[in-house]
Amino acid sequence: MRAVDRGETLWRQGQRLPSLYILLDGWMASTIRGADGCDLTFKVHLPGDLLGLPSLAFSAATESVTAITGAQLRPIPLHSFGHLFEAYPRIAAMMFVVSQQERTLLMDRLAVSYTGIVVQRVAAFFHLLLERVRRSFPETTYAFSLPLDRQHVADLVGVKVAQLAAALKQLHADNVLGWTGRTVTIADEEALAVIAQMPRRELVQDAHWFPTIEGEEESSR
Amino acid sequence: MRAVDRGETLWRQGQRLPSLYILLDGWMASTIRGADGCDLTFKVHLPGDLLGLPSLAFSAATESVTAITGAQLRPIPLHSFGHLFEAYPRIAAMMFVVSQQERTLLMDRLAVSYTGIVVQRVAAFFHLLLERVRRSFPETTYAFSLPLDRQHVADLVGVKVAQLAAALKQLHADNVLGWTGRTVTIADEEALAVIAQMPRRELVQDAHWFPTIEGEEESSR
DNA sequence: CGACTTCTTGAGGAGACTCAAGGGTGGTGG
DNA sequence: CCACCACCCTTGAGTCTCCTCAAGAAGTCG
Repeated sequence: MRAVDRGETLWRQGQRLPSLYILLDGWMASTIRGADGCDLTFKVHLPGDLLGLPSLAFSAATESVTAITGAQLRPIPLHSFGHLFEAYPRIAAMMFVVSQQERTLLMDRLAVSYTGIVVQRVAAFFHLLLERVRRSFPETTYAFSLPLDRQHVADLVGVKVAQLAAALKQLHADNVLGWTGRTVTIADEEALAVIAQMPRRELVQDAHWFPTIEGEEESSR
Repeated sequence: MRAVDRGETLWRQGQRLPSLYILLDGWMASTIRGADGCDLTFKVHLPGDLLGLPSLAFSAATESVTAITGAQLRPIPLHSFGHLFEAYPRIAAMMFVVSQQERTLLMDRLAVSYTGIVVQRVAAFFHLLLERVRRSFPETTYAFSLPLDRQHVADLVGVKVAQLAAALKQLHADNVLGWTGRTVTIADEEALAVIAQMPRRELVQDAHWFPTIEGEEESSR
């Protein structure tokens, strides 16, 4: 169990990653160093997220992770992650599937960034964010507190702050969503989904090809 | 073992994916339906690639896969993929790591698409492509045959064909690379890397936390 | 050799970026 | 409690890049 303060960096791009972390509470952000040398916010992490997976494939961390709010984390040593593949193949397969979801999400983001108008991209961001916030904070209905500033969101969407302001203004004028101070209010969720034009994808949580529970018990014996 | 002709579609976005495939020979391309309804080429697959992983996480395929050239594939039934997690945890862990590489690659592509100029993005594309072509065709040195047309590459880079032509013209004028007909010639690999500004990342193929061979033998017994 | 596809190139216009100034908002100290 | 200050957000004008469209050139196939 490890606590980090607002603004604190958990690890920095290029460092050797000591372990994985599960984010238990708070908001964190991954940033990567862009070609121009500036850090750009790339992904926000919500409670329940597993941090550090992309860096597994490299000898140095691919991203920096900093706390947007105060946060609590539980470290997952790499060897116990490795043990998981041995002892719990079913869980390993589920994690594999989740990482494919993440990959598909990135593909969709890339596709939107190629074809999309700014308003659509902003709408897509809030559409996906709302989904994730609801998963991490199930009591969320139509409004939630967003601890990010405009620069963060502009980076995440891939536009400049000025464009973001214009897009937010339009979305507010069309009564789709509002974002004042730290509070995001979804006024018309249907309209948001329509503007976002995200492909509807039905997740598979438990596939027929997963190793059986029996196999799991057998190999962990 | 399955053979597909040039232009043939192996599976289409939205279908239920019958199995995974290993591409043994030929070039294939993944396309996803953009927000405007047009398909956009998203990734090229070279011999040795495993096709269909992203669709594992969803009940319908997330992408269409078509043959750019004639191609040969070996189907991998899903149940044997599941069996792999049970019987060969070490291999499963390696596949997990490879999928994290793929994810990181997408993150880099996204970052470039946010910050990059057209010439840089084109250079980055050819830089990464050269790396992959060399892995699939080890005899490749400074030139290779590229069966894609400009529209494919423009989609992959995320620009319009006109911009691509301009960028290629500049790269040719600066003696960095040439692409006439179906032949790509790398004139100055150093310069290409400099223009591309891709972060140098050192891959990990065999991490200390992987399940041991012993464990693998034990659980497959 | 001719018809077709694919690629290149140019001009015009829309959208995005830069920069700078004005207005809120929150926090701090008197 | 109020005033001040600092930071963040918004907004606008000017510039530039990128996109759209269309026509000409080059290459490909029958």
